[in-house]
Amino acid sequence: MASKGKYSDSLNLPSTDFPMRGGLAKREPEFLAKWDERDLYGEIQEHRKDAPSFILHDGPPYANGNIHYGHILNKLLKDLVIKYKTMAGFRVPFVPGWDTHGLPIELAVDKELGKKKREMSRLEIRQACRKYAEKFVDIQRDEFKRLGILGDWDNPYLTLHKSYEASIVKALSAFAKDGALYRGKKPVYWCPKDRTALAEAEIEYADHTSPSIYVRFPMVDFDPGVLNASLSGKALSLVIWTTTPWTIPANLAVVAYQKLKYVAVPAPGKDGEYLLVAEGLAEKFLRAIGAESDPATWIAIEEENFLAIEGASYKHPFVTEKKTENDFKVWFADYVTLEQGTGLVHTAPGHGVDDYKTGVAHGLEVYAPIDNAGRFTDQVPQWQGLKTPEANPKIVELLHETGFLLNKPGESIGHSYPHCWRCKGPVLFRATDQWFLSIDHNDLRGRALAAIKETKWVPAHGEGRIHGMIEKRPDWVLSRQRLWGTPIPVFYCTECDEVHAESTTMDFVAELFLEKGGDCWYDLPTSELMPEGVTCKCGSTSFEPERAIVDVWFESGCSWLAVAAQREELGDPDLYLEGSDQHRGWFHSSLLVGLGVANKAPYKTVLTHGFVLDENDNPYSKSAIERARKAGKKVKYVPPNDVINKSGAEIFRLWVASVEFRKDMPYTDEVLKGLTDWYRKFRNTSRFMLGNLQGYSPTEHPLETAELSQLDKLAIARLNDLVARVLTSYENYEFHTVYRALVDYVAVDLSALYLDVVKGNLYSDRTDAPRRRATQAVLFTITSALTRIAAPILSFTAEDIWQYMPDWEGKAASVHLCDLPEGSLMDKDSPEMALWNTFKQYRDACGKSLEEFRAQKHRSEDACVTIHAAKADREMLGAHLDDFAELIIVSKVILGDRDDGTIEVSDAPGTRCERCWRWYESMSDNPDLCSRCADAVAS
RNA sequence: GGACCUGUAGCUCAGCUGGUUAGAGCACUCGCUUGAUAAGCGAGGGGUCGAAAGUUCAAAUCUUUCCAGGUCCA
Repeated sequence: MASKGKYSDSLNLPSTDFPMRGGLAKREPEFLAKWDERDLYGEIQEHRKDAPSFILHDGPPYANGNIHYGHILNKLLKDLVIKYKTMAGFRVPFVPGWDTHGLPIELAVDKELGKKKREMSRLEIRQACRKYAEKFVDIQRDEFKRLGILGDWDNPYLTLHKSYEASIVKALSAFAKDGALYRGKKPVYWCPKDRTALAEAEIEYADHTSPSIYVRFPMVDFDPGVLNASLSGKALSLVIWTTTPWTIPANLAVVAYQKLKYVAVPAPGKDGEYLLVAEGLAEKFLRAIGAESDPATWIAIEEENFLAIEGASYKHPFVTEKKTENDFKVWFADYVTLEQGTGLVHTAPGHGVDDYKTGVAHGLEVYAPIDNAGRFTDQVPQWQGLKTPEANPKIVELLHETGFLLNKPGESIGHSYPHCWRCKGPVLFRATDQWFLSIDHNDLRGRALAAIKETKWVPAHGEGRIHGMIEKRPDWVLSRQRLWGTPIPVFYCTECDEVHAESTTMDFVAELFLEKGGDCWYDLPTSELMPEGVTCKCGSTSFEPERAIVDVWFESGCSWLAVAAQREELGDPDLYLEGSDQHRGWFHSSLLVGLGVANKAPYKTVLTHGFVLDENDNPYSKSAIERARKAGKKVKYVPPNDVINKSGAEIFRLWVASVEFRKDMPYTDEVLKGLTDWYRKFRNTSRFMLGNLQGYSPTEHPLETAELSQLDKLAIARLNDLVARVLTSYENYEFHTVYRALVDYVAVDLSALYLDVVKGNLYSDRTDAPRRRATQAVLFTITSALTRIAAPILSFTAEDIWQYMPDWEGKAASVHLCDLPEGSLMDKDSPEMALWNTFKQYRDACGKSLEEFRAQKHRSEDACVTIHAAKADREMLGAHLDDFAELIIVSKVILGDRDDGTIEVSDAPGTRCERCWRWYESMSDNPDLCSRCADAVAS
């Protein structure tokens, strides 16, 4: 320990119990416990009960697993908004929600149950799913609360709640009433392993190897001479290419595009036969089948002649029976491209979207002879029971043996192929009976596009993104052939199979669900699921309930409705705030439900954030990490709880506030290190201010009556400027700008400048000297304002500081009950600003000279600085020489007689005061002490 | 493969509608202090603004192409 100064004990050195170290891992739970005990959230709501409301509607995370960084980012951003808006004077209730139905939970429960599941009833399985979901709701709730997020955690919304299920049914009822709900057979993504239809959002693309086959379809009852005279009397075959041989049995058409150029190339090894392909793909095709390419032998087909091929027939390689008169003919469609294949597209209306459209256009059957498990049905007897991958080689072999295959059997191609998001297996495209929501009925699409325009999207390009998706999306496949979800409330007549999907019946079901929950669908006799007296037009009164459940995206899209049904005042949300992937997901589904039920978007503003990336720009999520591991990359994943248990949750709050969330957000050890460093700086600077507020009372010595020095006034002006800038940034959801402003302010304005300058007098002045009290008033004002504007971000630390601030009449019990301070930007043309700029300029100029001075083992107090100030500055500086001396912490400043801007540093004249270490030309009666210090020691 | 977004010092960010040698804080190095001390102050080094081409008297800022990463889609 260095030797103590002779008068050290007589100084007003900073003193506070506010700990230097946060000890956050240990102390945060203590704050949480206190908040919980006093019901801080409830108290805040009560405090703001008459204030204008601001509704941030929570998007429900899926109740599965522990929370990860994406959840943390999202919920903390919400908490920042909520805390800011609350302190800005709004009533901001927050009802968190969870998505609790759906396949991931059902599959996880399947796994847990194992064989036991076979002996269980539907109801029992659903109860197991519910238990599973509730378990994770509890886990995630605790994890979210641990982050310091204030909300109505005791009353969240869950999609499995009875009232929520009732809301879903009501939404369906609204669509049914509108006429947008229909049952149809359409190709949908189908997972043969999970035996369910999949939404587009449930599809992942991954590399996959598929067979690659070129197949010739000989034309029949068609004279190729009409295409080109030199083809007259020749045999002509269409050539198609596909990677799904198993769809060949379902082939019903071949599609060409009349605007492409086609050629007939001689069939290799078959005299007199020509093969029809697009000219632009001919060479590639010939190479693919191992044939010579000699364009000289090709016969070009004129566009106008080509038109004659529409409706011409071909012979299917092995199917002889026609289902309709139009089977096995050539049609035109504009989706044919020259990207790959042959320019002639094999078309199976039951196995592709484009194919389906063509089928509808020409009255073809939506034929898909594949069952739920992906096996051929008895409609294809020769391969019945075979799964599609098993059937593929057999079909290829048959085509080869019968001379229809043009390339070698066994050839394959690697490409990107849709896979199931849950089981990761490849999916099929398969037509099944499903419930659909029509996107164009009553112009739902157009109304949605208009609502998108009405909504504010932040960042702005989000608008284009969701617009594009709505503009192009097909009808919504609402049904899922699973158990864990909300039943689709429709019935079938057991006699004539007629569908009963009236909104009146649905409303009855909604009431039923409200009382008993969706479980009753699997429990009650059908007669009790319907209003009395429903009779089918065939006269029957016997019905079967639909067994499919609703797509979970539709469920979560109803969240605003479900919450409003419970708490009416939350029915008109201002803001949705989620990851940018939700343009396709929740923003999208909520919008459509909103239009269907209330004919408007459920939100006014939609704010989106990017994704968390690690140091290699890989997504920092558990699933991405798993994927990277499988790909053989070295990655580490530190679970959030490990970080919290070691360093506390405040570091996450700081992280979320510090990075630009509209972009992707970097999360690395280095970032964390930087945040920790700044956290210490903030904490320590606050601690220093608290220490210097010892003995200060804001009521006894308010700022308003204090004798402020020039520097004090500047400090207040700078504070007001900071507050004004920070409030604007908060209002624009630019939290990283808030963070940056705070960092700069604390590091520069406070620590390096004002506090460093002012501490000498704080220590040395008499405890109750007016100058010292004035500075304390400034420090108090700064601490109070800084703590409040930091509170939305540093919720724990701000509360910590708040508790250590001096007491006063009316001090709020928690910083989170406070209002934000008011700010005002510094007027760039004001005299204060001019002085500030001049001071800064000359302070910088003195820095170098003072450093040299100090390098000779001196303190800057030992210096006298002579400034040969420029003419323009002489008057202003001259009037504030003492203030400037304080600013650069020297004992004396002299205005030199030159005006060349140079600085001279010399030893300060006079005697050094042993107590305050400054130099004076006259001392008090005590030769050790200056008069100020003598006074202070005496009192 | 397509659409959209992003790419400025080691890190996080400023750089508006193009205009002097590209900024800040942190980190780093060096020095001071030991009366904010597991703290504080000062000084310094550090960027061909992802790459290339173009428009212009002038480009980090406009255009095009390319590269890398992300999101969504096929």
